[in-house]
Amino acid sequence: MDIQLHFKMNEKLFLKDPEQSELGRKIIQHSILLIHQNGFEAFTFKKLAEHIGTTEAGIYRYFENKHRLLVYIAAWYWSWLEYQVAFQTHNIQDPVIKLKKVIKLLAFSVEDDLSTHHVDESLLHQIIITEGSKTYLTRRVSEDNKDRLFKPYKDLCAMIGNIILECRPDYRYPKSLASTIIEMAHFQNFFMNHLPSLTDFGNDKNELKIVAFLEDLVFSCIRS
Amino acid sequence: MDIQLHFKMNEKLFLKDPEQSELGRKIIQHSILLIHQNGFEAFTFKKLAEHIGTTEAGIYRYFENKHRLLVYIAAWYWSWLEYQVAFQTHNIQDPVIKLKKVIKLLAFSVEDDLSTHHVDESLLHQIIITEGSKTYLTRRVSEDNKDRLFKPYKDLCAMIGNIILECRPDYRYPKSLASTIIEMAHFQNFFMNHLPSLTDFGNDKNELKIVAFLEDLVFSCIRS
DNA sequence: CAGAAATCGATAGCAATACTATCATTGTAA
DNA sequence: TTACAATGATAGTATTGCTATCGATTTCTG
Repeated sequence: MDIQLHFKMNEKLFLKDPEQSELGRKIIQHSILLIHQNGFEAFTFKKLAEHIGTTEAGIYRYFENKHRLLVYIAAWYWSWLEYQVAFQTHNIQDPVIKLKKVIKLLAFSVEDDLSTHHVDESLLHQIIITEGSKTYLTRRVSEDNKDRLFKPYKDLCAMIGNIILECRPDYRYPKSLASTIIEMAHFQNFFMNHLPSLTDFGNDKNELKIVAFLEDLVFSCIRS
Repeated sequence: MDIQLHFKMNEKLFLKDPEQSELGRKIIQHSILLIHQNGFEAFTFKKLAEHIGTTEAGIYRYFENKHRLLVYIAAWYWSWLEYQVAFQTHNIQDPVIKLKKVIKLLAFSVEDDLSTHHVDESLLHQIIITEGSKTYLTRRVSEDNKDRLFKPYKDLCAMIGNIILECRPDYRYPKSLASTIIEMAHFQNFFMNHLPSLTDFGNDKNELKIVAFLEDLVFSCIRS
């Protein structure tokens, strides 16, 4: 089977759809490499252009600015993750098992998914850990939100919230608990690797421990 | 009583101690105003200088760059908050009551504390909600961490972790739970106001609800 | 009180960043 | 074959981030 995954992205995210051309796909691919390598702060369209062998102006034909590009790849990631969750929890009846599966998908550095050509999901996962919240922690959140740029993130959160409700229909904070485990899957990972004293996993730096923590957290809330 | 609070800040945070001069204090004061007004992205030393009637070079005598200035005011905030926690939980025996107090201190927009002259804690609280995580979500975390720039944050986290352990000595994730409630006190607030569908408080936008959520979360974990 | 040092204001300048505009070229579809 | 979309090439501008220098003034010190 050689299936290509494709997510139809919100058109406000780009000026010209990067999935529709070779250059566009290269932009995405090398953005991920460069942002992963040097961080979003140091990332510029000029460096990206040189890296791909095109020009700065060429990149600007696809994306308004580097922030939009970050929002684009984040949105792509959340879409991909929602798909993973839907796929991996399909046909599972027990919502508790579903929720455990979700936590693992959130917390583990994924292996590169072959069905998506030019995107390295494992690098993307690490980018989202470090840069993900910068997509919405801006003065323009509300505007961007009106343009539905964060829809994939919100959809994933809603999906997880619903699984929580399946586990316990009268739980009062399904959405907040969902956004908490999404964010904490990433933050605890970041802390573990860079500010270990903020976690209890500093010694072994093992993602399994994060999963254990999140499971304990979620099921304590649900069962209390 | 007219007591002035003063926190001795890590010397790596600045080039010249801003607490020691009129200009320095103005820099802090107006940084807070400007970052609150336009966000950290749009904040520049040039604008700050114009705003307080000095020159760009004048600001650079105090702070290496705007990121360091942000780390400075964040460190100041965490020191102030740790002091608040210590003060407000002093003489309380019951760790459960202590922990509830902590959650309120984390989640509520504080009133301006008169004992600190040039710092408006309420603005600062809102800045930390939006910009706080940008202090460490950089390529330089580890370096900055070595310079102990995040010590106040880590101290607060350790303090809260210890209260959690007082509540339940065998709880396995005191530090991770502590960092979770710190971060979530802020993120849920941000989500509530800007991406409400990620929370369960979108309708009333009431900070009390965040407190209720966090209390439910923490004590579920501790008591399960 | 004199001299030294610190502080600040003023100005200049530079390299990098963020972005826009124009025009020629090439490949492709009507 | 014409038309047009996509790219490459080049230029240019305003802003940002940062460093350097030079007096003038204030403050400290002996």
